[in-house]
Amino acid sequence: MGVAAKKTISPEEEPVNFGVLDHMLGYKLRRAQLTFFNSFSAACSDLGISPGLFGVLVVVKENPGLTQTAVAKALANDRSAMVGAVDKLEQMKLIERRPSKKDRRSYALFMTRYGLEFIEKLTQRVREQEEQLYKLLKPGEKETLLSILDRFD
Amino acid sequence: MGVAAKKTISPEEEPVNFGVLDHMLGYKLRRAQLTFFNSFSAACSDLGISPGLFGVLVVVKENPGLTQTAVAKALANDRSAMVGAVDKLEQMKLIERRPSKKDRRSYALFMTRYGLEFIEKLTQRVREQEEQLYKLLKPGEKETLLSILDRFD
DNA sequence: TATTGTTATACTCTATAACTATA
DNA sequence: TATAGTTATAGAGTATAACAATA
Repeated sequence: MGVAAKKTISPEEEPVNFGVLDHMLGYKLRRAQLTFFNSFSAACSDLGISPGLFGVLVVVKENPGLTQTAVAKALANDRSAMVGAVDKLEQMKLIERRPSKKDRRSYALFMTRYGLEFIEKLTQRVREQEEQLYKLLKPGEKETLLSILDRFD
Repeated sequence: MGVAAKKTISPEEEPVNFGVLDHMLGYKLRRAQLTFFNSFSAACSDLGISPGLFGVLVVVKENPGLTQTAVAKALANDRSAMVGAVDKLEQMKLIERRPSKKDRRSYALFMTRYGLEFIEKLTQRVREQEEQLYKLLKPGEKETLLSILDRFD
């Protein structure tokens, strides 16, 4: 993944007028999210972990024994997308599929011991990466932002 | 595009613990942006306009005569992605490529007369769609959000 | 040499439909 | 009948590299 694009204006270029985009939350959210996505990738892509895979790891760690479909629902993904994600995390020896005892159609997902160590270090890296971006915020703004964004969920 | 997924918990399901995700701006931005994206699509996909194409239209309208590369840079897209976008908008008779007089390598982009009418109605629809989501905000929160998000750009 | 538009390519993400085995 | 996991598939979106024309 490349470096986050800035809309800084070189001295010789005309400034660009963004019109209604400057007042549209949808557009601004997309730009900000891109910055966070690029920052995450720069920090974690060498480990083979994308933002989406990180979400799966966290949910499985916090909720041992959840089914694939339950994880997908929690993360607003489709069931079908979970297959590849769980395959990959299982190949990386981070999580395990165990046959559910209650329902033979489904698997229960668990972290491996190695997975627990891995996510500990990974979370630390993710935290440090986000801290860099939080430097752009004043005290309390992060909490303000989180509480507002939660309402759009 | 489907309907935005909610993480509302049905009575019979165990609540899911999101761990560190609950305090990560990157994750919350992605979820919120998904909500806006789905809302935009529900309102505008019948017109063949995606959020990305809307951005191109607005920038061309506000900055007549810009080159493809300049529009791409403004929107943090790659030049190569602009080709298809401009092709599509030109086929829809919304914008025009005119040979640049200063530089024979590049095109200058302009709205057509029809394009100007079109984007007027389109913007109205986009605005109404976002207003629905703004109902979740208290007075002043939209401006707060915009000013904070701008810093991550 | 560098840049514009372009093409080809590829990779990720996402969404849908259909199949199987279970419930 | 409905649901879980799976597969196949297709459409966006995005990124890179290379080429011809032009600067």
